[in-house]
Amino acid sequence: MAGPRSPRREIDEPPIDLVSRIERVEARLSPAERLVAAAVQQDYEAATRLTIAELAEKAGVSQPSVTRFCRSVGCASFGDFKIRLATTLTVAAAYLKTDRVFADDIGQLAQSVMMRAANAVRAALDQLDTAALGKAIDAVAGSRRVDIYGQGGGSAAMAEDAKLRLFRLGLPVAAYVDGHQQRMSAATLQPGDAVLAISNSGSSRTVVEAVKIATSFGATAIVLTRPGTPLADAGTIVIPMTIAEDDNVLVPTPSRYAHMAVVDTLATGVAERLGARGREALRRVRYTVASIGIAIPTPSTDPSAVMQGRDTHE
Amino acid sequence: MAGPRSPRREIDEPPIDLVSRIERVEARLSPAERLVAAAVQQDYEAATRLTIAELAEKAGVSQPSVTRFCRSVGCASFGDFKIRLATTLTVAAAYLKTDRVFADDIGQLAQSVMMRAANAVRAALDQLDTAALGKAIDAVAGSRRVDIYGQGGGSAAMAEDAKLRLFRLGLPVAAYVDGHQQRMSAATLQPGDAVLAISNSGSSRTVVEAVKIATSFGATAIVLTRPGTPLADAGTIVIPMTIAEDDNVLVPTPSRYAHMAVVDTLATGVAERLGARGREALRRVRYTVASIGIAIPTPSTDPSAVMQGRDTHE
DNA sequence: AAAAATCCTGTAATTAAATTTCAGTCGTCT
DNA sequence: AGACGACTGAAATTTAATTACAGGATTTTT
Repeated sequence: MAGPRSPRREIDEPPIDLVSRIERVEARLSPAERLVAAAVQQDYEAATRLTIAELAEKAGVSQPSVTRFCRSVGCASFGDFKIRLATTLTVAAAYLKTDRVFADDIGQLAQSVMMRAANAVRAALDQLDTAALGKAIDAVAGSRRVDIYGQGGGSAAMAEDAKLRLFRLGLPVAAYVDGHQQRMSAATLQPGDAVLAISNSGSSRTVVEAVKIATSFGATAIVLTRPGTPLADAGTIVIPMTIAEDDNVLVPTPSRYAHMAVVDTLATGVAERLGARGREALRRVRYTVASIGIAIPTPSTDPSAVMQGRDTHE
Repeated sequence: MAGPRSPRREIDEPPIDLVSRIERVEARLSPAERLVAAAVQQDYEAATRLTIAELAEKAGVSQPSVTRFCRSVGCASFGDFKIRLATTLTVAAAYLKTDRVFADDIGQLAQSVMMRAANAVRAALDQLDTAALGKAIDAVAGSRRVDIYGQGGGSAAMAEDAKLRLFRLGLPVAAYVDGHQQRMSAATLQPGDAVLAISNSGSSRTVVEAVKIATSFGATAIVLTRPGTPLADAGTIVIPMTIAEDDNVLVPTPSRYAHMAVVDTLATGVAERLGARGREALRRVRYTVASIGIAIPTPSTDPSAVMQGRDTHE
């Protein structure tokens, strides 16, 4: 019961976070493999103790299908799958192991929301294309000017945050969350400039257009978005990131955490790439902030002491 | 080469921490088993990937001796041993917090950054004052108008994000990241209005002043900050949150993740409190966003279908 | 001091488990 | 309509792990 139209999935690299990996590739799995995924998801803990025959029976498929499933999620063998799953579960448990047991509704709510957030971060780490991120770091570190585009509920604030992160490194950076401004700014870019576009859906029309304009003027477009989307197609350097959204419209999207984590990594990478220059710029920013009246823990005439201050970041 | 005088070890209960268990029973092991223990201890990580034959060869003993070793340390089988060892190692790794930033490898860098992010979220959950958050939810849900204040690197973008979260629920909300605007807006507040102030340091002078102005006009001030700070003292409802900052100035502060998680919880709580009203407002926002041209998965004249769309959030 | 007892250890056999091979089937494209 | 391509499970094969068993060593007992 299948056809040849599906392009057949490629071999994935070993997963860091098996749980999020399973969720992410689920759509690409064959029917039998999806049954295995469902059986595993029903009780992850149990899956680490089952044999291949038991899991096959539970899923209602043949044993080879289980092996094939393991390969599809990036594991070398069934045994490898079990080890990785056990590791993932332990990590998840360690991160969200709160000693507290929440009796009240608020606590339950918080646990649910924050678990989603932590999962998004783990998912980001699992699927991070480090090669692409490396290129992005190089591009930003070597650019004359950086424009950041983001739009809508999920990405506008992340674009602003990204701006601040790079601004602190002394880079000439601007963030645009408005379509017109994005396009106008994009038209002024040149080769040697960089664009950072953030969008979970990858289908924000204005952002896609602005990116296309930017690349047409020779700028390097770094896009952080879902692969296979218009935005991903338009970018020069694509950092693919697939974060599942919740059907419940009342729940804030967890993709923001993933995007922020990637941007933080990018910013840290750029900071190290810039080396002394970035360090000096950051020192100056902190020193200036301190001098205009934000309280700092240890007022001092020695700028390096200001730099050491823990709370000067806001 | 053995004698009958050893009292013979009893069956141990399943170990929680295999590494310490091995050390503890080592003295009671037989010579061949001790060789296995040494081989395992030489590289725990590798032991989780080795087969019984490989481990036997590495230890210089027979395969049954490996099985016997596993039983001696409290595991049911070699497979059980491997799973437990992997689990133990992961727990150990999770508690070994990487303060060091690895410059050489992008993956290491990402892992470091994202671990910090996940830890911040966990820390937020650990110390969350659910009673205070509950009061904050009530205050926001019952307020006529909400002002959000945040300033500087850490909190400005979070304030913007918080604005979007509440805006989607149909609340009249505004965010101010500038000191003058904060004070000006605060002076127009009345009883029945609410303020949400976000600051990790709790010492941003303009935010503290604006909060004081707001409360003097009768508004309810919700502050998300470190306890014992000027801002915490100025607030009506204090949600205490202490997130340690990194000494390394090049690393973005993880407190943003914690604040965003708390705000998400707050927004979700408000959404539930508002019930149908919030739902309807959110539906309208989404519908409007869709109708002005953002691509949506399933274009439809039925508003509820739009609401179901997964990617309309940006 | 010699014999018995006990237990440790490895070889070999057995059993269990996982993977590969292969053929059938179904859907899609030409 | 025919052919190709992919998915699936049955069966075979290979690999891995456990059990059974016997040799050998050391200490205790006689």
